[in-house]
Amino acid sequence: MSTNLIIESITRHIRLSNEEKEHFISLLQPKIYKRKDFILEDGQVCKYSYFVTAGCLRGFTVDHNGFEHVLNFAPTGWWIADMYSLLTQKPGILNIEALENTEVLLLSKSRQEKLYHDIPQFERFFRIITENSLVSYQQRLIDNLSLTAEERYHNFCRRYPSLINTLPKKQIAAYIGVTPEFFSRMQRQMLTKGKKQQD
Amino acid sequence: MSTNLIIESITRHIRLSNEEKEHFISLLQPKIYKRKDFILEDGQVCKYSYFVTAGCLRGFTVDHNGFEHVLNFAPTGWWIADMYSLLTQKPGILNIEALENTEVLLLSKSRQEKLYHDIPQFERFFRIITENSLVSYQQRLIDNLSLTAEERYHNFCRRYPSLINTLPKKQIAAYIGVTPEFFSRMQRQMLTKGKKQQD
DNA sequence: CGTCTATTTGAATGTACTCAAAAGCGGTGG
DNA sequence: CCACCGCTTTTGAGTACATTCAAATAGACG
Repeated sequence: MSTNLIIESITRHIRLSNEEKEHFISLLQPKIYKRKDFILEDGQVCKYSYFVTAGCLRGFTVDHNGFEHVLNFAPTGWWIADMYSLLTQKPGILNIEALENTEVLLLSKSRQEKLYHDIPQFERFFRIITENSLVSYQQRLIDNLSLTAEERYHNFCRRYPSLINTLPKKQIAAYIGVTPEFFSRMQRQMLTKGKKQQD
Repeated sequence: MSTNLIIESITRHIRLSNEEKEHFISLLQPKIYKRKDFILEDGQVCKYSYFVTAGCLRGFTVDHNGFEHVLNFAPTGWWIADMYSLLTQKPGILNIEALENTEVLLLSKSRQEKLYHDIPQFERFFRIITENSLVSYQQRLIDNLSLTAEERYHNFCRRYPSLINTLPKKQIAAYIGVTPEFFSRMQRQMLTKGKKQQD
């Protein structure tokens, strides 16, 4: 069953009866995207929270020079959405794209709200994961203000260990905030610096 | 009564009876800090959420070169805490300092949890403000990856209009992520560019 | 195989930084 | 009230990290 993962990740934070689990599952819609499919585009209103059960998505923006900046990756077991758009129901600035063939579970905003009403424990669950998410964006912001590109790369590796060798380097560069050219030179330097670990 | 502001800011999001309001108020401890006092220091465990009723605080980190980076300001009507430390109850990396004489209301972690239990509406309230906070840190991260220092300064002005003329420029520089020297040159340039607004 | 994209390399450039020093500003005590 | 002190802000000159643009190479996919 493809819903094991999501249930497991929820019950790490809150306790649910079997009926509650089933009710929750009944609100989800499974969906499959192919590599390079767009789950959400810049300017659209985000109507779902997405939970990745297999594959990988990325959330990114495009700046006024046409450069992409990666806000987050969502490998298996992660949630993703354009939070701004989802909360306000206004057009967002985030693009969400499949980096490979990816299976997701969709939870619509209206069903999520219904869920808060039906099973108040979910209010707590989403509060907790939002809190954790907040902390990591705060930390990433501090890192972008304090650390060198190389140190930010190491943080990327700690955060997304499964992606280090699967992701195009261009995407990693767009996440840590450097150009692909600079990222390439940086990696060469890291090798010659005696640190022969490829993370 | 110094609690009008906090009640008003809460009831913008959730509905409370008078008894609930009073119960909530009873959990708060007022406290006064003087300019330059530290509310929280790097390495301590954060035990409270702080709501500013007058004055202004700032949350900042110090990097391994001794440079300060401002995560957030908390003028009147804003909450502040070291979320990482508050959630995990481990030593944090944030310093919180009073930029002027400041009055705050303290809500201890244990009382906050009790509050979730006593008045589940507060679970919702803190979920909502955490969501909003998340969105703005995401946006700020994107801005740091996409925008010039000048554009980031304009965003600072939109976010903290009340602080533009009261805050030492050094603090603004540490928020937008440039050196005080560069910020000074930047402002001179902005004037000569014909944009004579001082925001 | 050929095409398209990703990655690497090179050379020149620029934005923001470092270090040093001067100028401004505010508060405190004599 | 003025003088001094400490801190902030500005200015100058040299520097470095990361970028831009261009081109070559390598990989992936149909």
